[in-house]
Amino acid sequence: MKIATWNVNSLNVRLPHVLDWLTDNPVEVLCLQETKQEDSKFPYEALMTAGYHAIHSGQKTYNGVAIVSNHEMTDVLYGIPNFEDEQKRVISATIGDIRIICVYVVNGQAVDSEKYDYKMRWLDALNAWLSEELKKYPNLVILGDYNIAPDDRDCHDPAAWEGEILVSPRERDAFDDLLALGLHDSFRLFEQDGGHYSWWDYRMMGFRRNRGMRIDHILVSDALKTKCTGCIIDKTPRKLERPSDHTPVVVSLDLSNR
DNA sequence: ATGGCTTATTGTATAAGA
Repeated sequence: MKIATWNVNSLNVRLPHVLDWLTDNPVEVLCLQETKQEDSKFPYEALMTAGYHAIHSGQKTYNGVAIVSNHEMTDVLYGIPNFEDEQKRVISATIGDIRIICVYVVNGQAVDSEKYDYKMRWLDALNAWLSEELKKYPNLVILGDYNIAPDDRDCHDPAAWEGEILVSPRERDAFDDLLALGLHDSFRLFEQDGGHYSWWDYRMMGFRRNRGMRIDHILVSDALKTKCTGCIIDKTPRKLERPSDHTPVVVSLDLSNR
């Protein structure tokens, strides 16, 4: 089973890339972030024609998350329970016996900003909720745009970025606190080197110079860790005309022999 | 180099992303 995540930076603009990518990469599950559209604008029909079900939680201009799958989805949940949040950043569903949680973590803008405080409160709420979800759903995958580069290997220029948003110690601690719940960064199960990124700035020829960050992650629960057979970052769509600034991350699970 | 791109907006300059 292949499960992917992709921050598309407007699904309205990127739908052709998404459909083409699904044709080339027929994954069972694709989680999307930053759809930037209301549910009424979401391309359910185009995805249906391509053979995919979809669930979406969106809003105009900002945020918006979706799960696309060729399997039926059940027990759909929107947002983080008991956490008041007008921003559409979380959607969850069960596919087979796997619980999928698609997240678009707050960016935070700058470490001394109110948005950073919101990011930290948001991550606390996510952590508290997840600790309960993991008891309910041993087979759990939480994936999306975390807006955190877990360590210096995940940043093209750690010296220049020291203390900045995406790499600040409090953000990295919050990421480690998620792992401490019994989750694993699937990419790091297979690759220890730096220089592998999932986002590159549109400016300054960031992609061509590989000036990027690894901020999109697929975390798997203890029970699924042993089922992981690979995790790759697919840079292909970042080379297209008018790309998203993020590119897909794909995990492979071997769910036979269970 | 405190900018540089890209997206969206009851737009035509501004906000936000990361």
